[in-house]
Amino acid sequence: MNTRVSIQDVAQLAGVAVSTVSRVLNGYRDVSEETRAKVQRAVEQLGYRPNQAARTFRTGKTQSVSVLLPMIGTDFYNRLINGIDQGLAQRDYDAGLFPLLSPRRLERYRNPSAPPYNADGLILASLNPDRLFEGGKIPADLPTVLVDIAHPAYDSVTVDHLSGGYLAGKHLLERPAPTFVVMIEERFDTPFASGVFRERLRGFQRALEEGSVKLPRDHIITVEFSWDGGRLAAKEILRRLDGPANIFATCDLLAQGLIDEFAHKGIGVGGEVRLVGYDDQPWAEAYGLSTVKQPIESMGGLAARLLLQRIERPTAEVTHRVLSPRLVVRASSRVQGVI
Amino acid sequence: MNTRVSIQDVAQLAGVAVSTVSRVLNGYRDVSEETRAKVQRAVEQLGYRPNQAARTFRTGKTQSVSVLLPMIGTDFYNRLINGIDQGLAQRDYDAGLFPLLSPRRLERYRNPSAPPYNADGLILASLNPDRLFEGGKIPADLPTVLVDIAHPAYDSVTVDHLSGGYLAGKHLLERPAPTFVVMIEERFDTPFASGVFRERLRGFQRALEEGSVKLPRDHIITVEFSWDGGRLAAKEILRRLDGPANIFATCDLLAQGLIDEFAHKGIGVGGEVRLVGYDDQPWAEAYGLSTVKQPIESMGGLAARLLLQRIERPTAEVTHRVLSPRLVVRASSRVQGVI
DNA sequence: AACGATTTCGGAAACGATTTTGGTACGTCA
DNA sequence: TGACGTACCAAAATCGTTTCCGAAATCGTT
Repeated sequence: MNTRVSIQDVAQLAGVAVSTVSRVLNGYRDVSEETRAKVQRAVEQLGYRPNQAARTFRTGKTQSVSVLLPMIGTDFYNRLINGIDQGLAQRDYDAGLFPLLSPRRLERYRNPSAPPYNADGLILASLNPDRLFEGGKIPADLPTVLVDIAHPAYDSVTVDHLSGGYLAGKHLLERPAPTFVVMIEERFDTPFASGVFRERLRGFQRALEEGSVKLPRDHIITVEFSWDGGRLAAKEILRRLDGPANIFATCDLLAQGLIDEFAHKGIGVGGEVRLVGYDDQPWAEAYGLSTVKQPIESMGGLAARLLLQRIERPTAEVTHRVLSPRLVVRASSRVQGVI
Repeated sequence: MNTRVSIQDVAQLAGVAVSTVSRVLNGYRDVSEETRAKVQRAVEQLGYRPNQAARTFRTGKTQSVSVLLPMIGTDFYNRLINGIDQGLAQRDYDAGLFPLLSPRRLERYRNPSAPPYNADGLILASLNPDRLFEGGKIPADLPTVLVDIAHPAYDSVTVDHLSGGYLAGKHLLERPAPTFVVMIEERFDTPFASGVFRERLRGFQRALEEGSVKLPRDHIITVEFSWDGGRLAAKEILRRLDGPANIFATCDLLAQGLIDEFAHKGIGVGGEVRLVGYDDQPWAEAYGLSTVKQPIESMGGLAARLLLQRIERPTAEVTHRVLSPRLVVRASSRVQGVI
């Protein structure tokens, strides 16, 4: 049993005082290299590991933050978590992950004593506090940062989807053609309806308006968030026309479905049919998919740093950071004859 | 600030001793109804919430277990987690989720002081300790249960994939026809190569052997774990023959790709082509897909209960529980003329 | 009315770390 | 020489809770 050895034992073996061991453990100064080494040797010899519970009990700090998010496993959240991890690592903080995968979990997270709130801070990813909790009040009040969604009451880091959609619109406008947008059906009653897809559409529309191009209402095709949704959209578009087209898929997953279905019909995107996605998923480059790239890791990292700041100064003014996406032009939307 | 109010304050307001408050909080019986009510009123009035850190510091118990798993978001792990949650809820335990999504996280989890080991117990899902940790030794030694994988040194709950494959084989044998198996390519170097797919294949082969049916080596088609893998397999099979066929897809995801590709070629499964999947994913019923159903929730729940037992009696003998899958026959493999 | 048994409750120790306080020993510098 | 800074020690306070021990109150029985 490892947990039986305490700081006292280390002090005794090293022949120093408890306070000195504590100073060494926490990297304080006022300790000579010599005794530091002596203590460290004793630590290793005994296999001593500080009692985490005692530590957080005494200091009131857990050195961890909780991340509440709709799910894990998608490329977006993987990258976001990576960014958060990096942002926290600099100060030796850990991230606890709390995906809302079942109604039971959601219900438990409404309890102020639930595990997520047993941390120094909280990151809500893509989750709207107003929809998640009654009155928009987070059960336990602890430093909080929102990411991928904005709210006046909390710090937030988001991507400017308006400008993302705008970039896609401007780019597709380079060659006039019937234009389609493939949208995601966002259900309003779910806690994670952040509205990002509508933002992308709005930005796209703005670009078209500036070019005096009309986007008929029935050129906005709404489907499910899935590969199959993209496929269905492609079928729909093919039913409607058979010349050149410009297509904006509001996420890469849809774009993939579109590409696959087109390919199946013997139509390669990048010629007559130009396509722009959104996200820049890992496979996008291999597919030659033009897309709007979000700085997801940066978003996570920034959120983490913002949260650490707020933990230090809880009463500082609320800040909202908006990051800019970037258009990555690849084969799928290259205008003929232009490199 | 809520955290400032302690058990002392409650005791004072209620006019009792702290020990009495503690007894009320923990539901001990030697407290009169009267004082219990008095204390509870004080608790509510002050908005008191026990200091979790102090509690675990004193008791040495966190009332939580950690679940290490490859990922989250797939149907399998969602259901598994649900099962675990249910199994733990009975005794007011919580599950902390630790998906191995990045190499950085995996590396951190090799540290004995990492967050996952700050719990009363550990569940490893689909993860082989021998591959995950050097020497197969879990960094911190705490009560551990394996799920979806077996290991002589630890309690485990698994599904009998041999019998699952066998069931599929026996069923497909009912009508003789060229037979194919679509396999998953399991990479041996990854920590989560549990070998379940090879087990399923072996069971299937055993059934065929019993029926004296040969499964040529080149009728085992190995693809990636993806929808597209299933599609490719379907193409391969169609290239090879064009009469009746029996197909065993070692997971439903592959089966879905197969169904879609066949449908695309105008071939409905269930007639000439009979198909059995594995998993019974949510959409399987709507697709009419015959499949081998794993008792995933039961597996999670049993693992949780086993872990709670081991926490209570750490030195009890190691047990291995094997659950039986069940064949669900639907349209995709129904023999013509038979209901 | 006296007694032991039971119920109910209070007092205080204990958990393991951090941090503070007050002090010693030693070297350095003016 | 005296003042000062560095490196350490010993002891004690502290965090909030649980738990052991024993005392007081209540009860039932004789």
